[in-house]
Amino acid sequence: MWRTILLSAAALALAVFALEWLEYRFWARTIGIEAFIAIVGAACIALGIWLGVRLTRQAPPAPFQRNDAALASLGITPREYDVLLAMTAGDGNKAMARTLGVSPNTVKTHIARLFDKLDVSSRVQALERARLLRLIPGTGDAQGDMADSRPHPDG
Amino acid sequence: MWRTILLSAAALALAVFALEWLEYRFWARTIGIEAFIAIVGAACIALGIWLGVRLTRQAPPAPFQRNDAALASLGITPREYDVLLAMTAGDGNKAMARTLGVSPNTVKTHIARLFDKLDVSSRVQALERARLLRLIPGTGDAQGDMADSRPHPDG
DNA sequence: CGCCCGATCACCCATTGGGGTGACGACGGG
DNA sequence: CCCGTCGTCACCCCAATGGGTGATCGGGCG
Repeated sequence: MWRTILLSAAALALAVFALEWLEYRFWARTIGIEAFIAIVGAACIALGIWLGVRLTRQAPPAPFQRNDAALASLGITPREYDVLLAMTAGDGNKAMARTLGVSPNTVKTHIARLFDKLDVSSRVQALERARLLRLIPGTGDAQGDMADSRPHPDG
Repeated sequence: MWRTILLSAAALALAVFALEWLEYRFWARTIGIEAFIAIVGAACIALGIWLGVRLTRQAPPAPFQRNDAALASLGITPREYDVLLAMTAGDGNKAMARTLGVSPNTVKTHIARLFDKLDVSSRVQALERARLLRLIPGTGDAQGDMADSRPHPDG
């Protein structure tokens, strides 16, 4: 960001020297000093727009940053957080246990603790609350032709 | 958007006339023509940056618009959609039945049909897919001090 | 009119999920 | 050293869920 600003300053200085190179006096006499300044102004405005666009398009695709404060505030342990992430896949306890390399009973225990700490009583509620607290990323970014990939053969 | 561009053109024209008003000749003789042009260029760059920033920040607050195409493509009926929305609350079938004013068995049937049409096998997966297809709004917009509202009295 | 479809409800059944309790090894701080 | 915490696992219990089948009723359409 600041790099871009410094770049703009450098570009401005360059433009001043470019004036000499362009022999502005010649152009000023040929097309008039006002027109010359107007052209310079237009060029600078274009440069500014480019800079402005460049400066503002950085944050939008925020890659999601976890709310560690809430995580600590709720006393959610790292392992419980792993289970929470695994829960987002919508799989059953058995599948989660396999992916985490533990017993289904352990997964159940972690989920029970999560429910207690998140103050909920179902997986859906837990995920909703976790998303609300920015513990896990929100879904639904990629889209497109998927809607047509299953033209509903049944009723 | 185009309004802004037209505004910029008007601003440029105004600037040209402003040159006269500023008696650029006086300033040009006082501080040198290069410096004067540089100042004008800087002002124009600032204007351009402002324009660029203004041009690029408009869309973000998209209030979510339902993907009726996908809805129809999957053959999801209005009632089934109601059930889908009720499912987002994370309540059980009994509670959903109460809010929808039908029998729990009916809710079960609708959910089974939804699972079939969405090609999933659990509530979490159904909601994830529904969000992916923009059938229901994504959660997690409002946030703030909620993270501190439960300073984890337990372990 | 007869048919199909959406909506509603009922029933059965096996699996899963939620809730509770107990236990054990490891690790770190008082 | 002892205690608390974390991670792991086991067991029980019961309600909820997922899956399947069948039935009724009303409305739209050929």
